[in-house]
Amino acid sequence: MSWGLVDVENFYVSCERQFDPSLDGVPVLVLSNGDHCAIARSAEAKAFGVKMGAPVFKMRDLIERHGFALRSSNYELYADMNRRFNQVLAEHTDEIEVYSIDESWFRLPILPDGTGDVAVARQIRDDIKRLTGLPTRIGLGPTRTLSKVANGLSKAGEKIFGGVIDLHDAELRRRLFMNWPVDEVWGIGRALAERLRPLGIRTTADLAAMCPHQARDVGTVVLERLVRELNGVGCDDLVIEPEKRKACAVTRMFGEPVSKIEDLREAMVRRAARAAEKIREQGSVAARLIGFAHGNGRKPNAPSAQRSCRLSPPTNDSRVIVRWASRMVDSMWEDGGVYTKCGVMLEDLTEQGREQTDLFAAIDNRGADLMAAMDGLNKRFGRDTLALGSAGIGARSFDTKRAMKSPAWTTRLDQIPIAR
DNA sequence: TCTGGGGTCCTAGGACCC
DNA sequence: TCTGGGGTCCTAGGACCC
Repeated sequence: MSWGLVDVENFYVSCERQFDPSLDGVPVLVLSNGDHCAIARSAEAKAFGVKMGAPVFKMRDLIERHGFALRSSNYELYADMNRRFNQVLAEHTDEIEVYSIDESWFRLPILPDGTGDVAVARQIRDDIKRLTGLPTRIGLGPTRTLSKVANGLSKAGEKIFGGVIDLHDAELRRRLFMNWPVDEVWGIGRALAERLRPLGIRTTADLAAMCPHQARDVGTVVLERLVRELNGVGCDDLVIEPEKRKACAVTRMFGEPVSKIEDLREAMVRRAARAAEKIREQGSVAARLIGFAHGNGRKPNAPSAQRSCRLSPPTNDSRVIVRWASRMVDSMWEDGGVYTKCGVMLEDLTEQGREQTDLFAAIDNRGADLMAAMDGLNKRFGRDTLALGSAGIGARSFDTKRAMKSPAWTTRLDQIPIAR
């Protein structure tokens, strides 16, 4: 079987454009939580040199002068569009691994001549465009890594290759890899690229030519596998049924900086409650809670603290988790500190019912019905219909700002677009 | 004035065991 | 003056990804 990777061009921007034609042809940015940074850019915006993660406040002039359109991120919409394009993909193959919000791996049979099925890949691309409106690119190859590289190359050579590249041919790989920078390869970040440079490894061809054992010395077993994969030796399998998450984080910047302990506590409690809710969704309990709060790290003397504790027996009860998170606030708080962000992480997740018990404390399931009732109400009537008292009520100044969010066009009856 | 959020995997080193 | 050998488990931190 051949590996394939399909990814959507500028996914968030493309989603926004499906329902708002005024965004066509103008530079568009989709912003991070709190509307601080650009996390997706249209081709027009990239042409102006806007980098991934660029802070909005540094681009005010540019945005104004060239009529940029800005949108807050709308994950409800993006998740639904993700579901839609995977549904189209599923009409062509059963072997699909949903890898991220904008890309999926899949497998297709190899043709008798040993190449990937470019014709089917083109058909997938056309169908996704026709049925969801989303523009995609596809890479094919004998290994996961090669299909990923193929995908990256097809982005760069869109005009030549028509959005699909097949890297089964070793000669084609040799030619393309000579001019493909090593840091473009999936798995080579800044640190590894830095370590490879003194060894004279600058292109993907150089990396592919590396001895796997040396690769392990320079990096870890991950780099060794990467080198093998570049040479067509598969070191990875398709994961159709994803495992449950092993950790769950809820961390956010504040809309307005916080300088009162009650506010920090309330923010912390909200995040802790949300994290507990998230792990209940996947039927897990957590054995470890981490909480942190800090100010602007770019300023001297900004407060910064982190605490962790074990939850024994493991739990997903909001009341327990919130109580610990609140206790952490007391021990972290610095008088006079200005805080800009806080969050919690639940780790060591295990399936509820299979958790390690505590010799001295019985597992108390009395809260389970209560939590289920709470989740049920919030699911039916909207988030925060029912919340813990310590989480406070209503919107607060420190809540994340999302001033430019588009409607949930595809998932809320009261927000569907009207055509005339 | 202002710089996101949420994951995974791997390794080294410490603590502990017999 | 001299102090083994071989394990496991846990944690923190680094690196990477989207």
